[in-house]
Amino acid sequence: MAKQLDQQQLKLWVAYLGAHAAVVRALEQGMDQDVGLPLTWYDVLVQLSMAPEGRLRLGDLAQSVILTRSGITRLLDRMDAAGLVRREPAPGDRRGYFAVLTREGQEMLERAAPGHSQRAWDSFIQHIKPEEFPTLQAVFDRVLRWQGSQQNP
Amino acid sequence: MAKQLDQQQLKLWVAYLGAHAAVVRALEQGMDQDVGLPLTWYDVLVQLSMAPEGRLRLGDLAQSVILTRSGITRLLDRMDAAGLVRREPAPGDRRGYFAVLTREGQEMLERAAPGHSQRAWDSFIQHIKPEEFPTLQAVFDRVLRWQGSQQNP
DNA sequence: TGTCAATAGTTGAATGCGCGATTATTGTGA
DNA sequence: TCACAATAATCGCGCATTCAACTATTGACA
Repeated sequence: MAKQLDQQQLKLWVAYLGAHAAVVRALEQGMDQDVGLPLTWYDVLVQLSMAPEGRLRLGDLAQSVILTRSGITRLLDRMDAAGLVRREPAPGDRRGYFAVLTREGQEMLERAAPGHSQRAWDSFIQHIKPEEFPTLQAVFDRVLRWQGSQQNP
Repeated sequence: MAKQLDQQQLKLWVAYLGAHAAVVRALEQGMDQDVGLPLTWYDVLVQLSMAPEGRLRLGDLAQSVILTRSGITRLLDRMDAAGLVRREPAPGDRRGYFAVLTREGQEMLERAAPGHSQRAWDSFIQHIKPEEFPTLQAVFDRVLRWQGSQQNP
């Protein structure tokens, strides 16, 4: 049960954390310099544009960008004030709202997306050889599946 | 030059970010429930214990835990108040300080480490097959090497 | 050796987030 | 159908972090 990490494992662990930190840092900086957008905002734009009917309940949106409900409330306040999203009352449930992209939000997304893809490529994807893709995908999938199964019972 | 991500790449990208978020969340929660320590504090303890002579200049420490100088200043204030670290004037440079573990800090580290290793194993390492290690290590190394080369002049 | 840019660390102001309590609404079991 | 638990979102508060400005000290060079 008690599992100590050996040298090889520890080394991989450190490289994994370091690589992620470096990648995210690069993405944040780039996004900011490119279109002056925080990465969190971009994530929201992406999630909304990918969602069925282009809208998400606030709670679902919070989950998909890894924020709490209170976090998403205030994030949307700011993005609303900036004109990128708006809240729509949810038909049939007067407690809740959908978040929806405004025209401006879509345009911002289109402006930001190419640079972001490019940076994702530069900072991470390009360093993976074609034959390495399946291995990585398999590992991350296993990690995610396990995490999902560990959730709240 | 302009590189759009294809389906396979995008899928891997999303899985990569998701897996990391899940892993870190698990580590944070576990550390908090286990010994009531924020992960940042644990990182500081580890870095100090691994450093040559068990001490680090504040600037170097900041770099190794990915914080700004001002961030490390206040973090050390808190950890000092909690009795886990202390500042020592740097001999030969009256501008600077070393951060050093106190006895209490070492004990806290020893108390926290086993659980942390266990959680790192549970949440990430155990999902990697022996034959997959070299691939992952190679990819992360390439990512890190490239990031390093992209640094400021 | 005197001046001035560079460096180490701290501080004030502002930002973004989480936690817990709160309000409004919906669902449920007796 | 009535009471009450569950759910959606917001709000007050506090914490941790960054940025920019500041102080103290060091190092470089004319």
